[in-house]
Amino acid sequence: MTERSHFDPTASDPLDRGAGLTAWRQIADRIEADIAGGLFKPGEKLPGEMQFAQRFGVNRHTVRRALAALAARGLVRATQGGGTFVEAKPLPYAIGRKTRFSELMAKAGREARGELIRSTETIATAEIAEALGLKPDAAVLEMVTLNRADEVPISMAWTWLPLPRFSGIDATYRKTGSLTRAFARHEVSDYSRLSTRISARIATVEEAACLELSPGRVLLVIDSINVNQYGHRIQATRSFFSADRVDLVIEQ
Amino acid sequence: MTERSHFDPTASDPLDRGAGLTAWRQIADRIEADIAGGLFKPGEKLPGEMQFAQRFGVNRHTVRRALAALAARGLVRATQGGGTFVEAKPLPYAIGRKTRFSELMAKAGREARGELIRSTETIATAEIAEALGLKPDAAVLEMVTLNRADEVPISMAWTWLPLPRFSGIDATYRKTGSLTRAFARHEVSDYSRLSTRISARIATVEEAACLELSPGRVLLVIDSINVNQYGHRIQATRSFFSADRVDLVIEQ
DNA sequence: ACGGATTTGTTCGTATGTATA
DNA sequence: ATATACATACGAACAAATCCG
Repeated sequence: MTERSHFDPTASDPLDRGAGLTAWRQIADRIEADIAGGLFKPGEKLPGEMQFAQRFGVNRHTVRRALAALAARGLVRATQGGGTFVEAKPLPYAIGRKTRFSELMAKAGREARGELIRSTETIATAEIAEALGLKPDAAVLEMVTLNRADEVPISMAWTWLPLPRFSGIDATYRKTGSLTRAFARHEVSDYSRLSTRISARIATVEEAACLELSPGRVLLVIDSINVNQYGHRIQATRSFFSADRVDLVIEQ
Repeated sequence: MTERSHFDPTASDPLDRGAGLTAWRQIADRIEADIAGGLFKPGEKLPGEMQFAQRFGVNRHTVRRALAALAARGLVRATQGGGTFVEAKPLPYAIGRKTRFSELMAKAGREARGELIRSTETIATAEIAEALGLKPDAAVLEMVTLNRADEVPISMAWTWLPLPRFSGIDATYRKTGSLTRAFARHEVSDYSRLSTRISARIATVEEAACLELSPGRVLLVIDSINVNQYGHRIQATRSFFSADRVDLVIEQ
């Protein structure tokens, strides 16, 4: 264990040199253990690289290698000039028949806001048409949105809605910042999840930029189809969540 | 499009040199289009690197760069001495109250088999104890297993079971290759999912080796708690699926 | 609002051990 | 055995962003 008296972050804590493990790997493991053990708490600033270097008796580069490994796993996040911080625990995101982003965030004590990035009227692809139960080449409205909780980007979503049924809903969404409220103005009093499919992959540079992620991070991809109160398919969505910021909780 | 008569994989198919895109990027895009268009089917062996080089009029290294990009996205898989193969489409894996790995695979026309890699009697961590509703430091059996469908590794799982209730179930699992059958011999006639949590991250080298993945691929991580026919918690599990090989389908 | 101190990011160079061809 | 490549580790200096009095 890495027990130190009164938090001195520079107290000597030498590595096991000559063992099978490289120095940077041992350092990463020890810092991870300190985080897991609660010595460094989520949101907290870690000691500086020089302090770690002093503690473990290594060069600053070796500490940087270790911190880079932890950052690659989403455990910490470094900002130039600011410091290195322990990342917050992932937010539990419930996937149920009737989960609403805004309600979930409200329950977690966070403020939700949806931003319309782009909307275009287009022709449905074969996949989209099938998902919405439309004829091939039917007209659909494609909306790209970004959802934030307390200004932190949580998810990005591509949403397809049949036209002309939902013509103009993009303007309503832009005003209200919520799909639930936008639906309400288009005679959809209630809607629920018909199907859900989850996969995961590495974020592209564009996606990472949009979600304010460091490049190379993992995305959870959720494809879902929603139906209205009469069981008619009204919406197909593909959402992207940062796996570092969200855990999906299945309610069934 | 990349239309060629009668499959000649070396027929000249020059690139758009001098355009904004690099050569390897154009090659990657074309091979991807060929896969998407069905010219190269899942499981099929791609033409050799030299054949691609001849087709596009580039050096073999340029083709390798393109194939490496596709491999990094999980579209193809290169094996030394063997060739490069198109990866299979992800298998839909249903997450429901009572999903059984063996049944799912049988439904998909594949043969399932579970292999016990390691089992140890140990003390529950705080998390495991809470998940199983046990006192801290209670004794548990930890089993590490690998599930295959038609010999392809699909998932790896860490399973914790309370002791002494399930003492010896590891031996039964090793014999039967199925947790359902092993439970049956320990007076668990039925069990179902109490909670499910999904996250995703990059596979470690050990995990990648175990699942026969190329390093750096994405894992879906599923934490779940199972209860028996009386609602008692009998099992906590953390499963790892290759996101390239599996899509999770939520049944609710 | 300013400026210096702090902290991470980047790029040189050097040396060493290890695995590979 | 020799050569090559690669990862690891240390050192120094500077750039860039941030913090704080």
